[in-house]
Amino acid sequence: MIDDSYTLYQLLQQQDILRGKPLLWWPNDGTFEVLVGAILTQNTRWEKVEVSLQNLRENNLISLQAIASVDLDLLMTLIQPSGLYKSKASYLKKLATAIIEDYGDFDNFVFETDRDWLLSQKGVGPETADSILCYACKRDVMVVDAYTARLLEAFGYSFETYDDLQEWCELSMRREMDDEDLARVFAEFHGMIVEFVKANSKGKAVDISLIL
DNA sequence: GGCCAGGTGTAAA
DNA sequence: TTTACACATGGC
Repeated sequence: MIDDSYTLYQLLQQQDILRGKPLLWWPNDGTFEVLVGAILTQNTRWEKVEVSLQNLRENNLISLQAIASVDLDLLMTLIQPSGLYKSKASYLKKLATAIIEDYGDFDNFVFETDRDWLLSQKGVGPETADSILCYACKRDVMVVDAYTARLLEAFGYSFETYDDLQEWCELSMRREMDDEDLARVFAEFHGMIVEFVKANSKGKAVDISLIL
C-alpha cells in the first residue's frame, strides 16, 4: 500500500516545498495558547480561530487558570466565530481543568504529558494531540493533517489511517535528518506543507498541474 | 446554494 | 470494526 520509492524529504525537496519557510509556524508556540488554538481550529479556518483568540485575549482568558474557571456561557460566546462552539467550549474547560488536576501547572504539563494522556481527553484526537506535543511541548512529533494527506495523495501515496500516514512521514524524515533538532524540523515541515498545499490547491484537491 | 475548513465523538449497522 | 452523522460558523 505504501510506495516508498520517494522519501517524504526527497518529495518536499524536489517540489521546492522547503523554500517558503514559515519559521516557527504556529503562533506563540510553547505557550498555553497553542492548546486553545488546537481545539478551536478543528474543522475551521485559522482566520476564524484568530478572531476567537482575540476575543479571549481581550477578556484576559488565555491562561490555564482562566480557562479552567471561566463561565461556560461566556466562553461559548467568545469562541462562537470558530464554529462548533458548544463542544469546543466544553472541551477547553475540561482540558484546562484536567491539566491542573493531573499536572498542577502548565510548565509541568509541557514537561510530563504524553500522547496517551492527551488522547484520553474529550475533544482531543490524534491531530490535536500531536499539534500540542509538537507546538506546545516541542516534542519530536510530526503533525499530519488533511493537507499532508492531500499532498501525498496528489503523488499517488495513500494511507488508511492518521497513524499510518504519520508513521510513514516520521520514518521518512528521520532517515534524512539528524536526531538533533528533530522537533524543530518537524514543526517547520508541517507548517511548510500546509502553506504549500494552500497555495497550490483548487478547491479540495491539490492541483498537480500547478506543481509539476 | 452547496461545499469546505489546520477533527472528533457518538450511535448505529 | 467500519460507516454515517452531528457539531456550527463564515468564505467562496
